[in-house]
Amino acid sequence: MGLSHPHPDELQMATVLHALSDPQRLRIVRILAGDPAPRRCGSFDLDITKSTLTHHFRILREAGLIDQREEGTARLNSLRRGDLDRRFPGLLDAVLAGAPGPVAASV
Amino acid sequence: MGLSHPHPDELQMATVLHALSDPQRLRIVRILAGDPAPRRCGSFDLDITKSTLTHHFRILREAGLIDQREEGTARLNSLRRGDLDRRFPGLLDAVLAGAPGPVAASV
DNA sequence: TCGATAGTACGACGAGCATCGTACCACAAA
DNA sequence: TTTGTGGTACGATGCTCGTCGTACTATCGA
Repeated sequence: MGLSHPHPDELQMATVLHALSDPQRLRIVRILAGDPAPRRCGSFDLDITKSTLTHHFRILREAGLIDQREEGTARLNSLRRGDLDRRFPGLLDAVLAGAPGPVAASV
Repeated sequence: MGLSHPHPDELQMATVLHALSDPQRLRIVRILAGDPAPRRCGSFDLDITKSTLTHHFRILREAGLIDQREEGTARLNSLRRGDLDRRFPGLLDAVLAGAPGPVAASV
């Protein structure tokens, strides 16, 4: 069975914001936004174990932020940009534009 | 001593998103955004106790979302719209524009 | 068939959170 | 001075979260 993804109309602002409020997940979303090509879960360089990765990807998927498609033994992740932009216009852009750290990001 | 507020340059995206990811706090922010006049903590009609309210206001203040100014026995809250907009352009607008619930918000 | 690779499932642990109740403080009005 | 009001402080409780390790499944390639 295909992983359950929330319908675009069911996305909750609070849930989306919560999914984005973790630094690791924020990083994942940034990476996905930086390159439109779907990515394998393992292709994100995040100093955490595989099980923790799986956990974060599930949170992102269940919040409606990413789409996970099974492809052989891998799982391809992509941002649900269209759905997000339709439901919460400007939100993703604002989050992605936000400086990753303290204002020193301009270094 | 005056309540400690984070400097505009120190606002963290993840912290701000976390502060906004609670339904009660989201409601508080919406109310503050709907009326520019500073509001007393007690003037929000949120079915929670006083101590819980205090807790939420502290989270919002420490994340840099609101400004709390002491005025006699009361505490006046206002949105730090300018600081937020400068640091994370478009974020607040996108969050406030977001439907409060499932898409039925268009009722 | 054997081994490597990609990822999940489950259980555990420590930390933090949302909530409450009670006690308390500061100020204002009677 | 007494009473009421607006809010904090502190402790408790139950839940969720982020993280890990180990065990497992499924697929692909040699």
